[in-house]
Amino acid sequence: MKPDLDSLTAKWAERWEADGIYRYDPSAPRERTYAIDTPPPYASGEMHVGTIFGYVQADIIARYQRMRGKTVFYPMGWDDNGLPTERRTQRYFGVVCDPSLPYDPDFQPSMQGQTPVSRRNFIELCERMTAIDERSFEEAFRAVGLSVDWTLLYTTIGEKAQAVSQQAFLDALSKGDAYRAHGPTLWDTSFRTAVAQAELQDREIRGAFYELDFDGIKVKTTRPELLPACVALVAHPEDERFQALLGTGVKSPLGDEVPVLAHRLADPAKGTGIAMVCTFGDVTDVIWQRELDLPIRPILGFDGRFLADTPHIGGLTVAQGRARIVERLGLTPEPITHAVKFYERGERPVEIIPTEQWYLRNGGRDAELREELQARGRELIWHPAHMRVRYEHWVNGLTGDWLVSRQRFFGVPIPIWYPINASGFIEFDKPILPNRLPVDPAADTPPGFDAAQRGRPGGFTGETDVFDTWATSSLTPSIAGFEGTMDLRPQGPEIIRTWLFDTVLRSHTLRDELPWKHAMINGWILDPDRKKMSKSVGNVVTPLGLIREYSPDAVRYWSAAANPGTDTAFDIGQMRVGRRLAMKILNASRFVLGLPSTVDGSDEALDLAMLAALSRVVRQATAALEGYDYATALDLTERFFWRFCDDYLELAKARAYEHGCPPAMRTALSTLLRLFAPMLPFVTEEAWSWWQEGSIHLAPWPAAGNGDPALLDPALLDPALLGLAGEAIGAVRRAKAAAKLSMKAPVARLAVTCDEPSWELLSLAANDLRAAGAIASLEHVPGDTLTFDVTLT
RNA sequence: GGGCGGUUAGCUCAGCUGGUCAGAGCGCCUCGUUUACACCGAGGAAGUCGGGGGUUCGAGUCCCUCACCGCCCACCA
Repeated sequence: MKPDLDSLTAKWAERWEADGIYRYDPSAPRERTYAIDTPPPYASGEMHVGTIFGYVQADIIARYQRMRGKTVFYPMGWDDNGLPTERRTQRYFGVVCDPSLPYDPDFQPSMQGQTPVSRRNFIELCERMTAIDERSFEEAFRAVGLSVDWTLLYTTIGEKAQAVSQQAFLDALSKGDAYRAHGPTLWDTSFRTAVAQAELQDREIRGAFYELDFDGIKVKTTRPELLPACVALVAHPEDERFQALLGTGVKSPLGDEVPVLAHRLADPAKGTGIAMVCTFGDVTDVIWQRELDLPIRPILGFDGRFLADTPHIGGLTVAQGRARIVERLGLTPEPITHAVKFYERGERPVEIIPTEQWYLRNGGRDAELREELQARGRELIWHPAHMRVRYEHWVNGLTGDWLVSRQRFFGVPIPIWYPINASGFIEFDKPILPNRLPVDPAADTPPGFDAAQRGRPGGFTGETDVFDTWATSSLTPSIAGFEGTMDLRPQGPEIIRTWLFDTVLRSHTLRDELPWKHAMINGWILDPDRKKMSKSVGNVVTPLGLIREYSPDAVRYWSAAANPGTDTAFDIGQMRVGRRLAMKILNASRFVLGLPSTVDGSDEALDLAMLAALSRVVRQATAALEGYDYATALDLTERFFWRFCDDYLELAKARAYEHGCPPAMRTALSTLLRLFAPMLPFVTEEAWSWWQEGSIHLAPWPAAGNGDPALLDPALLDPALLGLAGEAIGAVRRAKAAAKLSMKAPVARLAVTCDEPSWELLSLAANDLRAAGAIASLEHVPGDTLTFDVTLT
């Protein structure tokens, strides 16, 4: 029988699931538990290879810890709540949510167009959508051998997540960490929802400067359409050019009287040195409005159109309004390219619109909390360590509290109702809290009321906003169901400011503890040509395609070769190498196990030297894994494994055929398989199953003192013998290759020049060496420099 | 504008606290069907360690500086 890599995958994935070998044991004490806060991916569309990359790295740690005797809390979750799901649902089913419509229990999507549906219908379609996507993600994760305990599966839109999220919000509310406020809000006009600072990204777009004339004062702006919202001009207090104007008023080009004021943030070097303040054009306007106590003149509506009563441009879009103002004032565009803030999933720049929203305190306006969070960041152990600075910069750069309310549908509802007083006014400052969770205030009735009182004087109204998706996913430890500080958070670098920071924040404010001890940040996947991953590599670049073509162990090998934080090129070549290694492991195992195991098979010096060298590898690889340095562990193991095959097995082969397999050879095989097991779980399990009971993934990690007596004493014998004998056989091979002879060609004489101790050492393996090299005569030439002189016949 | 990481053989990358660190694999070339392995084995060629300064007896390894690549952050009138 020939080992067949491709039939292993399904076989072992099914067996592991059936045997439940990755089940978490909740009865184990904390010190024998290792808990991982797995990133719940957005299971939307086709999985990216980068996703597999990061998850495999976490899985290596999980498998290592399991072999160290820990029960591993290793859940999977699907982060399905939120805007991406809504967008996919709209496109896939051809619908759009209209909350004013009644629920239609028999609704069938037409799969095209934009059919308006009720909120409840829309949510049901979102749930159907996520179910489809999540199946394909689970298939890919199983195929690549993630050792998650699938019984712990959760979703961020699920009942448990909703209850946890709502409870955390209510706790924050009672502590004063959550509050409702009216103020300038970052707003995406296409999705018509508020967004948070963490969801912004800069994009370079083409725009233009326009020069406006305020009573002869030239002011440059990229947004002339906001002129009707202009409430002041601002110059730097020490800018001599505008000293005389400060405190006076000027007329805007539209005829409004605005004051000229001083503020330190006005930069004399920008534009003409004096800026117009509009409510609101950008974040600086917000600061100026607040700090200079300026009036707010809102002109832009939620839909991105100017309010009907806005002079000159009422009802127009931003772009139309700009064109109208430019035309009316006869402005000349001066084209520029500039960075503008976008909602990361949006298509138009964010606007700033005054609204009522819910906030969570995050240290953005509270130096004390900020310092506490910095302390948490220092307490956390980062892999690699330099990733901590991203966290620190983010915390220091926070400009306001965390806006958590979203005017969307497929999210966790904010669990609040408001009473309506006898005059019909909503009393926002007297929220009604739920007495059970989860609730949907838009559909459920609050305690003490009946459904008929909804929207009536003396009755109630339900909050219709939902939470920002991070407000829920920042609670993954609790949603997954783990109490206390976990061990590891593996994740990508791009979500340190969101997921990692938010989780630290919630854990700190709600439970006064760090959510996990370690954070392992994976690197980026780069295209072979250093660009973003693209189609250039072909359609094989789906994880399942790669797994099928190269085997899961091969894909894992590629992932395992990059340590945390290290960017990695997408490299088919590495997967080929991984596949070859997997194959070699099977073949070497088959060879060792196929040797006769006669009674007189006993260890000789070479065998013990090999074991001594392996013992050192075990220690080094273990130390590396303890430091989350799995790539080094793999490298050490792989390096030794090739020496084991090329030198040791070749040297010991003839003797083993004749006298049987030396015990050390089997010990080494057992050890090597276990060292490889976290990275290459399929082939190691296959080879293990040929001669061992139980799963290798539950076998003890090789280390002195846990089952490998031969490894107890690393000084059993000088490991140098393996190196010496390896060099000797190498010299013989070189000579044969140079003479273009077969490796089987006989050697008349091998003369070894070396000192006396080396010769004594080498002599211990003389028989093996003669047999492996077909050497007739082995001789010693005294000397200090090790050289080999090969005489071929 | 600030910060973080990177720049080592054609390619992908190791090289920790300075002195066997100039390495591995892929690719390439040559040879070889040896009773584990042709989804193979053996051997070989190949680099002034991004540029320039400096510290040191000695620097890919420390310091300064410049360039380029990637990323993060920024109050981008």
